[in-house]
Amino acid sequence: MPEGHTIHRLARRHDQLFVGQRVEVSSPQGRFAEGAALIDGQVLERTDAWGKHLFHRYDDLWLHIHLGLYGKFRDGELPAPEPQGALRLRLLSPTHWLELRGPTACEILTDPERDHLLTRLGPDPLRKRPDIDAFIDRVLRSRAPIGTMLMDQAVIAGVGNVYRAEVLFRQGLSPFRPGREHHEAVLRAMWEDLVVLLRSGVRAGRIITTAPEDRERRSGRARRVDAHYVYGRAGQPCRRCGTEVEDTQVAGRRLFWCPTCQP
DNA sequence: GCAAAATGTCAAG
DNA sequence: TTGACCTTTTGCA
Repeated sequence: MPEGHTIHRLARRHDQLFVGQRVEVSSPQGRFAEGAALIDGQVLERTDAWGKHLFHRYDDLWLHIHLGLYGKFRDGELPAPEPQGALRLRLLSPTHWLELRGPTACEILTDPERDHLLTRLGPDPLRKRPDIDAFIDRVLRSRAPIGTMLMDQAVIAGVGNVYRAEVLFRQGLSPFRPGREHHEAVLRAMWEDLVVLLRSGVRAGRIITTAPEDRERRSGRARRVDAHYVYGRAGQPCRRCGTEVEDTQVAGRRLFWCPTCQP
């Protein structure tokens, strides 16, 4: 479930469990064997996250991980489970274990290599002092639809398909309007909303974008599906106005929106 | 048992 | 714009 909130949560988690610890690093699957050998036996000095990219610092090297669509971490207290299946990375501290499977990227980077990677990323609403103006300026100068720009990691880092659909709904914005046709204040409000949503995602460990009054409309058991306004709800009634939520394929991804609330 | 889908990205055409 | 890639889970036979 990797949008930016997942990655920042992992950075925090790995900090708590492993920073300051000497770790044993291996790649049971073998695909990361060479990289693992470079950091095996070193102390994890710190962790970092930018958008959907996760970093571990070991001496003068970075472990860089991008989960992609399928990547997943698991962790726990020793004893560690026997390696099973396609286990790209396994990390053991004196007290805890960590497993990584299915990432798009798991590699060792030098400082300049990491710097180069970061130049391709726009501001991340979850970082300390994000360059909001860079985001605003970029959107205001583009003919591209706002729904496309939100998915562009060079424009804003950390937003994925769920947050895109949900923030546009919450702000009452059509995904198809060109970036340059927005008022600056509207874009600032959207940024601020993303800060709130992403932070709450880090805290909760999942994406919840609906206001409490828009959830659990049925009496009885709470339903996880209530967590979203439009994402994954094609053909179902909009929670606000009852119009059928629509979806279409844009650049290979499903885009969801309410044609009434997002004219 | 197998196909399809999934919160992502990149390169080729 | 399309396909390839990383892996697991879900849904349907």
